[in-house]
Amino acid sequence: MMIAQVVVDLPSGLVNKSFDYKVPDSLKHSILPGMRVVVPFGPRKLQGFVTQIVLDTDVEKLKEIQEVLDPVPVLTEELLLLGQWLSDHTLSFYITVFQAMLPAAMKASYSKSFVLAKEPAEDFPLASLYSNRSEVTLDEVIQEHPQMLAVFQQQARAGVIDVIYKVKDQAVKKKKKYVTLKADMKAAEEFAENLPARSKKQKDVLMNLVLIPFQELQELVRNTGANSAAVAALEKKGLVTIEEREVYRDPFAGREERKTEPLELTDLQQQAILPIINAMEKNSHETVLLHGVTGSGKTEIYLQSIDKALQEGNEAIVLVPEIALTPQMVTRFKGRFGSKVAVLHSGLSKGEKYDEWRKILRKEVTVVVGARSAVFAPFENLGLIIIDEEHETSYKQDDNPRYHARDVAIWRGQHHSCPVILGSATPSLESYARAQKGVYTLSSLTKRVMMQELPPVEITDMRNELHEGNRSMFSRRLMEEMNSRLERGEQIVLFLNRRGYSSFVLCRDCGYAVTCPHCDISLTYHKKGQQLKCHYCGHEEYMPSNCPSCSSEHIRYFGTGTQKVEEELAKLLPEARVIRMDVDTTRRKGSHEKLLTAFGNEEADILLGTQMIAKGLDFPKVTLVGVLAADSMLHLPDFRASEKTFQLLTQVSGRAGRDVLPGKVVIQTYDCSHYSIQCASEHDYLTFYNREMLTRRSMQYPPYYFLSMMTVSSPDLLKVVEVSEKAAEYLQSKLNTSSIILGPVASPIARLKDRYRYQVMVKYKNEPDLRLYIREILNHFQRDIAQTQLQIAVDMNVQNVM
DNA sequence: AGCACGCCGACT
DNA sequence: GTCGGCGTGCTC
Repeated sequence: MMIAQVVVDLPSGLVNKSFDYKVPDSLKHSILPGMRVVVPFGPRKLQGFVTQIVLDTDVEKLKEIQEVLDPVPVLTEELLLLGQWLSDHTLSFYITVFQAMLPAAMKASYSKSFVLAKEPAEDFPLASLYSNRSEVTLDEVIQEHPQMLAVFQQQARAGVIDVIYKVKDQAVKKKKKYVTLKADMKAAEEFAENLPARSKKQKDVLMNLVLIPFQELQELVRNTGANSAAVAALEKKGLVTIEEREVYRDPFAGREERKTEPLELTDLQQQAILPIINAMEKNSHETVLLHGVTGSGKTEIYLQSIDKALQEGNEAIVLVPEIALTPQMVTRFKGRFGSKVAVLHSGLSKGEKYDEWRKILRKEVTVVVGARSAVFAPFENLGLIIIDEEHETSYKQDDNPRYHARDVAIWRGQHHSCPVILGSATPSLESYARAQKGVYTLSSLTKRVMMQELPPVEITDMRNELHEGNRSMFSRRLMEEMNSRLERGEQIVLFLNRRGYSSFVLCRDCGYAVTCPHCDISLTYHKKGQQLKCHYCGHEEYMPSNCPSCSSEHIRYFGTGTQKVEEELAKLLPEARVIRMDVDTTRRKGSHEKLLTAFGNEEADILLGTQMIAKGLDFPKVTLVGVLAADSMLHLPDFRASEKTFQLLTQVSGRAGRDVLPGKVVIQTYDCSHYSIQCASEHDYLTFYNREMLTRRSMQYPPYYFLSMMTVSSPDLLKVVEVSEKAAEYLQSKLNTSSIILGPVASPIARLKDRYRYQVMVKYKNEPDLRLYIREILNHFQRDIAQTQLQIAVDMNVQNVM
């Protein structure tokens, strides 16, 4: 007998295994591991993934696979294997991992409805609802007749109506209709002549088809001014055929990429690319850390490495941080590899992502450029994986499965015996340490390609400015520099790590700070609409005119956000044209691109923005970069704060003087002696690395120790405390004495979306069974997790301690 | 996640 | 004596 092992679509510890189903004869020849299926599960139907086909089972009462959803496996054998590893590694459910590997469109949606089971009796209480149909959906009942729900359930129990469950595949292929002229030209013309005068439209359509015998229906209708009924009439008469064809949604429609040729590599680049080429030629896995200063030509190395992989008949994946996945970036890859490139990023609609992904599955492309999840691209002959800006925290997913794209990339690199390139101007300490230990191969690019110098960086001490009576948010140096750029018609990038108008609202009389009612976080004032917003849960309220605590009128906002800077700029430099870029101005699809294009066309003098302008921007006229508050993230309760500050300052600085005009950077700070800021100003990665490694060692943090974290959360504070304490105690009893257990303590954000949060951190060097112990804890609290609002989030490799 | 099964309290 | 509350356990 043919048995399919299926992982069903329920993210629960209780069903985190495969279930056996009989494969009916009708599906015997089409079913394969890695396909999605619909299976009966209890009284319901669920989507599932076939993980294996076997011939035998111990299970007695087998049900049958109901339907196979895919013509070919959507998870390759490799991805099934990777899924197994990843779920063990991250302690996530198999189903969660599989779903993370596929475009969201392939996730099923479920519905339930009530159908008449037999001719209802005269006093059937739902007669009015079933008057002209035999099916009522549960959704409709809940939304329009909630009080009737009990009646439906009662009638179902009585057997008058049946409950049916449906699984809907959201992966819908877009189709378009095409019209072909069937008759030969002469016959068509003749026929057109003989049509009665009132069939003028049909005649027009025919004549048009004589000119262009194969057309998209929509276009034909547009060309002739006819409607589709006229075309349908011709089809009926046998003169034309109308057929539906599957088409890809094209997010880049109408965009022409100019073909670019490989550039001559500099000597430095030649050397840097060597280990990559060597690994490819030897057909062996190697992780190469490409450490190249900003503007050193890493991208050209990527392009030529990809080219090499393609020449050998292999495929390549390029990962780029979400915010750097700009049209500029995409153009560079499409320019070199044309239609062989698929692009996967969050700006695409579900359908567009699905289509891009299918191009990969069907082997219509050989290069994928995308954000984190593109690391799962279903290629089968991978020759190269590139992770650009490898230090970026966005490569770590911060909900389940909590995987790091770097780990997945290296797993796949080993599986395919191909190199993985980690590229960065500011490698993560983890990666650089591994390179130093010889686990990765280090490849360095120490000079910019055009031999421009890295821009000089000036640090201005904002405490001094204050002492000397400058109360504005711009130091005098920065003002001078800005003025000189404006005079010369050059451009300026201003960076501020905070959106909104100001960071918190405080009562001067009683010290009350307005916080979010759902999170332990102060609200940010947004001038537009006079609103206070929570940047964590989205809560909004109006700015109070009196202190909610003491009714004083002296309630004011403090701190600085992008909106406020924009307003200051308008006052101080009224002639300057400013573009502001933050989540608030780029929320609409395509607005990101529009603003950047405008800046590139020199429609503005100053680009003011948050994180999102820190990377990848390459505008030749930008000669000044100002960082308004360099230490704003330095004092966050995060052991990576120094590293993040250094990375950010270095990245931002790299935006200046990328072309012939020399650049300059001004960093404003209240803490100018801090090594992150000092080293960034001197473009000195290595000194920073050595200094920070000392701290990490003495504080017992990564890369010297592994760091795992368990976050317990629930609306019930007592439950949170109880569970986290028990978990910590259990770990304490099991782990080595050399391992360090911190907590339980309240999380840095102690309440988020009405849930209290406690965390237990484990720092360890060697705990081979840690996953086992944590799994036991999860099992132990499984009932609470399933039945109450309790959640236990486990992160086996924490990036973000917040 | 849902749903059925099963054992206790308040009703016709 | 029955309807229905939700604690418990299972789904191939």
